[in-house]
Amino acid sequence: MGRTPCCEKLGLKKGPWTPEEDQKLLAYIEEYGHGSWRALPPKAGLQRCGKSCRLRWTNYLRPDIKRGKFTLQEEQSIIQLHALLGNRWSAIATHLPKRTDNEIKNYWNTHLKKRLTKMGIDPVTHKPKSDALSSVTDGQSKNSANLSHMAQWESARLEAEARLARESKIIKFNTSMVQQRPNSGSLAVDSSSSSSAQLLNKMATQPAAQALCLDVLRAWQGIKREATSSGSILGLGSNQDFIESPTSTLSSTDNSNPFPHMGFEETSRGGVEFAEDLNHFGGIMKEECDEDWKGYEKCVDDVVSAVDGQWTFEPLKIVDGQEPVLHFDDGFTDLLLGHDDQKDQEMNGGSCRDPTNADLETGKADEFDQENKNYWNNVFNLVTTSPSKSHEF
DNA sequence: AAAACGATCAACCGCGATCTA
DNA sequence: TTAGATCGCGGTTGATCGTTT
Repeated sequence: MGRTPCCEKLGLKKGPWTPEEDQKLLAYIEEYGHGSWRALPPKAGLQRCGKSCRLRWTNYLRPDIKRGKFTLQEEQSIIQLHALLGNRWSAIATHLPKRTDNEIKNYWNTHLKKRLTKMGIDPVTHKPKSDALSSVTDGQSKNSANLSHMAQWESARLEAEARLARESKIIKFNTSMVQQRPNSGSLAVDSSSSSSAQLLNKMATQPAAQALCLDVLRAWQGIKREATSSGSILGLGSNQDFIESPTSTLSSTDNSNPFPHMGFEETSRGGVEFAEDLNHFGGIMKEECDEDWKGYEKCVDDVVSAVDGQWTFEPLKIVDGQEPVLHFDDGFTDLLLGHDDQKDQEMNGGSCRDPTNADLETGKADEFDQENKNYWNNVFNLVTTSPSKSHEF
């Protein structure tokens, strides 16, 4: 059976959109919403297929789109998220507010990919092209392994998010048992995206959905447990060094546990165990729920602000009381984004290359090592502190 | 001045996933 | 359960603009 075309090709316009078409589409969506994209064009008086309308809206006309030059922070985020997620542009876009996946993809292909290549870093693997470099230190190998581990985990997280989004539609029956919380509209929900924060928003407006956190929490718990047993995660050293993760913000060591009905319990290890109690979830009463929303909302706000705040992490605490803050050191930034031509010259004699035997003898290879370490350190830094991670749950 | 070339990015295409009747 | 409809994603194309020769 052949696939039917997305629209009747005959008579439908293709190519660049005219201002008149934009206006028609905007006016229609503003008044009626997009609803079914397939049904939209004739209603809006457009000779376009629904797919084309959707693309035009999501990539260009949507009011919450930020256009123009990418900031340094955005560039850093894209590079580091790409190291973690690969070409999953929509996932990356959820971490960059107001940027579309298409825009990010284009920017990667036209700018960032070239810069990494020029640096001698494989833009696909984010590893130095020289095996000699990647095996210089055991630590780096471990880091690579850990990054791979994190990538797998992130994939699991995204799948869990997708499942949550699906299941959230199924749990409507629960809303008949648990009343909608007051002021549920206090957190804006952007239905066009599905970031963790937005998912939290959806959950926040749908109390019964909290039970659906279980999968994500279990996933996180598995990672946490593994890290605890091995004594480290991402090569960061001891448990104490390990940022107490998003779960730490929910920890019973903090009296403001925003998920009191999720049954977090402090373990003998000092970590956080999740006491799964489905009966408890199933029996949430309205009064209890309303009371708990205060803490829950705070957590959601924290996560949202962390995402919107471009990697600031202020609302989130870590175990030793220090606030985790991303430090993009200038050297790394310059190296990664190609803003330091002089360094390029020094490193590569005008063009990027792998260290030669002469470099090894003169110590220049050390510079390569250091830059590569910096690169990976920043990737790991992002991974361990990213507000987008399901740690936050 | 104009042809050639390269960079950019909006838009299209095809496919897999999901929804729905 | 299944087939068709729809959506969303990632890869690719092609028009346009700026720069170089």
